[in-house]
Amino acid sequence: MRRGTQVTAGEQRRATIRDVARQAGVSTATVSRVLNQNYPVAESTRERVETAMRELGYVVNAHARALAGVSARTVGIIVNEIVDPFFAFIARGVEREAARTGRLCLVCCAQSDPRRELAFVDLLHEQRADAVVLVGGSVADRAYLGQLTRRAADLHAGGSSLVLCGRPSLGGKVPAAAVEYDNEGGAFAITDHLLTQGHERILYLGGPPDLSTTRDRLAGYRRALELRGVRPDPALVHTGLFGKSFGYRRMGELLRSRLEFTAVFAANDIVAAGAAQAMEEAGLRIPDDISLVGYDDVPVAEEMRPRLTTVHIPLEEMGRQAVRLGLPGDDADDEWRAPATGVQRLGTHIVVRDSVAPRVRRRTRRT
Amino acid sequence: MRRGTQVTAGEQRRATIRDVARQAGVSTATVSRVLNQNYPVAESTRERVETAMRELGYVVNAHARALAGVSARTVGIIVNEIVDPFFAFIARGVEREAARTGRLCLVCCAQSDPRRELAFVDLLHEQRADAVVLVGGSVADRAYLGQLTRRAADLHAGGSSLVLCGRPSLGGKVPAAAVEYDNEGGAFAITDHLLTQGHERILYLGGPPDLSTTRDRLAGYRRALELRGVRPDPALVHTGLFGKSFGYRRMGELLRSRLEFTAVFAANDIVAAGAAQAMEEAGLRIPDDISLVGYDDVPVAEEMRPRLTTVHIPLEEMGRQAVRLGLPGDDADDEWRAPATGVQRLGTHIVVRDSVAPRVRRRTRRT
DNA sequence: CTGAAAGCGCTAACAA
DNA sequence: TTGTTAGCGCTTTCAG
Repeated sequence: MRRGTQVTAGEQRRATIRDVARQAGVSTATVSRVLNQNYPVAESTRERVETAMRELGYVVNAHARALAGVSARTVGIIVNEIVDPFFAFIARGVEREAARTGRLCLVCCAQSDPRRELAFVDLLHEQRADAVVLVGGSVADRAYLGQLTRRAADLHAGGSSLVLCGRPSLGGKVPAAAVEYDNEGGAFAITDHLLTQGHERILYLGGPPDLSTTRDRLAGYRRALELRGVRPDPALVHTGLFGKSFGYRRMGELLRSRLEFTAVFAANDIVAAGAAQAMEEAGLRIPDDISLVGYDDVPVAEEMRPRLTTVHIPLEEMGRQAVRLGLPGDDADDEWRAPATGVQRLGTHIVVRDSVAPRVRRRTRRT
Repeated sequence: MRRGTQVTAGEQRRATIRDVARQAGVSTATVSRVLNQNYPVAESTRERVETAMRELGYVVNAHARALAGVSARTVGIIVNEIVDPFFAFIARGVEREAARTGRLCLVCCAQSDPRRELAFVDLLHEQRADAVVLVGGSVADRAYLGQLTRRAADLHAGGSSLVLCGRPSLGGKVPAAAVEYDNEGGAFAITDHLLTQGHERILYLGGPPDLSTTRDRLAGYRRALELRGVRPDPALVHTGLFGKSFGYRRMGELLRSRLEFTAVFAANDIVAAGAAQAMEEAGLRIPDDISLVGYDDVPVAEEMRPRLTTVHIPLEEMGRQAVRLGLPGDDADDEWRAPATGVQRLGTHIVVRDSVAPRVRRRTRRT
């Protein structure tokens, strides 16, 4: 602080509640009351105060307010990457629901780095966010999960809460809510869709192998295969990354290899877009030569030609639910503490478009 | 506050700096010093303090810190819609640059409502954000601009700053920085590209007519036309909205009308995607029957078939620059006040892909 | 290298 | 209906 230091010309100081009080000839308590509209204030007084505020260009200090005991009225959200539509749509749900309850949204991009993720949780805790929503699949690393569990407890102990969104709950003992979607079921359904069309050699492409998202999708894929009596071939599983360039590169390599398959289940729509490009460049037609499906149902699925058959996830709704779970009932009694540990599960469903055709023959290899 | 109220079981209280101080047997000043690492502290003392912090699960309170005089270390950003890639990429730049300087990002979605926009500026001012970045085109409404100007001054007076990103500066006297891009130039270039291919009847489609973004793009469009001696035909200008459904609907109507044109300049890539769908459904081939260009160069341009020729904007870089302009030099002398009024202008360039072909004949109308 | 103490701007009990 | 006042948790002089 520069208190007591001599001040050079042009030094600015924001008007405080005291300046307003003095100017209006009232006490700070009264100013506070007109600010919060939570206690009766005489009409004439209110007007004088409002005039004073306007004249002084007074803007209430949210930090002082938060410190004085009311909540900060913010919610935090941690995503991997804000330009990725999967996260963007969830973020939109979070932002909308936050705004609806008069809250601001602190957005952090962890760029798929678990350490950064944890660091952001801490930062949001420092900010005393009413809730922190952690979005996207998680790795099953013990140490990481332990760290996260500790933070969930800390947050909870402080009257805030951690909400997992699109990843498995931390278990019943951990005070963290979770919004899940039927990831395995969606993967099952779309794999079955492929099987129904006669495809048996289905390549699974993309997604970090250690991510819960990938594990669940693979589980659904395998269950569908087994249910139809098709033995899963490990050689057909090519996990790696999410992202267009991964899909493009790996698909290209695979097309140049001797691996045989008639359909591709891309880990998400973006990977599918990359794969489609590789197929196109290899002179393969979708779905005539090869069928392709994705996951997430983000806008690109509609733009691709052929339009992509994929699995729809209620992304925005997940974001909304996440903040609902994370926030103590606003209207309810103040003393009420949210369940903290509730788990919401939303459904998924496949969206059939134009990228799948019945298998007519083995894929013809080109070299 | 519930101070002095009798407390029921399970009441939680977060550890404060005083708890830590007591536990470590030091003063709060010392704890603060190990927290901020800005003053020498004996190794042994530091260790005791750190142990205490860990044992108590201490998490510093950002509000108290902000109130005590240090900056809140946040930057605010106001976009129309976070799932729109135009905004998402700018937001990413803002977030990255903010994170780089150890700041958190408060994201607000104004949903194209100027009133909401102003309200968010106020909210961010209350939060004492180090800078508030206002993204996207603006309407030329006097009252609105006046409001904004007042807020720019207020923000500036309080040591923060308003940065306009992707919209025209408020003028030299207003203390607000701006990051612009060569919007008119990009529109000029791509229109000229079309003209060069022999197109003269070029439909301009989409974008709110009163938005600066639209005005600039139209200006470039008209300038290109005039330079080539083609008289602009007002009947060819069909502004409206950004958004796929607008592009789809209006394009459909126009194709069913008697309006003649051989090329379409969509106000942005999303509108282009909608228009393309309408053309496709009308049995028109791009670019053989009709040429199409967009603006922004967001990922969908690469996904469309044919891939869309469009204008590239350095979106992420704009976001980065915006926070650089808005933040006082971090390393520089503390007393330094940023120019506040600087205007950055970034270049744009066209990206030629596959959606434009030379005009070979008048468009054949189908009914 | 460390401690005491004065705020930062606001809210809310309590008293009037 | 209004004023007085005691903090909220932290940083930073100033004095050892």
